Amino acid sequence: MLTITDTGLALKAKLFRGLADPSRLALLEALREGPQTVTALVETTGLSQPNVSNHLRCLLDCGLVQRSRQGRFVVYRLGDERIAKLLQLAEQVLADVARGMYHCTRYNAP
Amino acid sequence: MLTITDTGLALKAKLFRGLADPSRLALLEALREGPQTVTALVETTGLSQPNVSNHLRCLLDCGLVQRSRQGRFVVYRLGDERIAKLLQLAEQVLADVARGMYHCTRYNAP
DNA sequence: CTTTAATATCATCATATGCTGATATGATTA
DNA sequence: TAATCATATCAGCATATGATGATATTAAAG
Repeated sequence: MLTITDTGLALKAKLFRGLADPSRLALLEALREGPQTVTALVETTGLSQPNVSNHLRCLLDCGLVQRSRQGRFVVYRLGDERIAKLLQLAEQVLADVARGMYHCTRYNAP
Repeated sequence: MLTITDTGLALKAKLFRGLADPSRLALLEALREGPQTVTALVETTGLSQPNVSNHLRCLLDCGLVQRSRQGRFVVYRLGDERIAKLLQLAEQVLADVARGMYHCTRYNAP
């Protein structure tokens, strides 16, 4: 039998988990508009600066975002076009399952 | 400022979180092949029966799967065509970011 | 070279999760 | 109705997570 860790399901789960947090989604949605400075992301999302840096670090490690330096600023951008597509497709799915999602007591980020 | 909970990001996060577990992915991938009995899903995935039932319950609440009874069996199926699309798109993204995903120490399911 | 602005890291805490094992429910057949 | 098969639920545990506050790092400017 093919175990779960063998089949790449673990990787896929990781990918989804990267997207499975409201704060990270806020960052990614912001980056959908275009590359952004950390400071800009902090202002846009209302998250604390360490929190933003922390999430960006994870997203960077996972390849979901890229970064580059501009003067004393660091600019982040989406790592892959299809990340945006994933977010968009998720929106469409939500249009139908939103009610269920809303009432589901589980899968609430801590 | 638009807070995170206002913008539907929480719901989107929930949706992704539903997909963010290897066991649930195994179940959903299995259901991609067609409707399945709980027993069949247990055999296919190698997960324990309570574990499978537990995950299916959550997926059901969130509208990611549907169920119907057939005799003494309960048959589950995907709740929406686009769930399959999401999984497929995720695979394509992974083709590019898999290396990063693999080395990322975070986002490991407990 | 010193100061300051921008970002990154760290320890800590509270919380939600997924799994297991045991048990309960529900439906079918004898 | 009793026995059995299929599924669901529950309590308890171990673990990873996300946020915060304080601090470190890095780079530009004076």
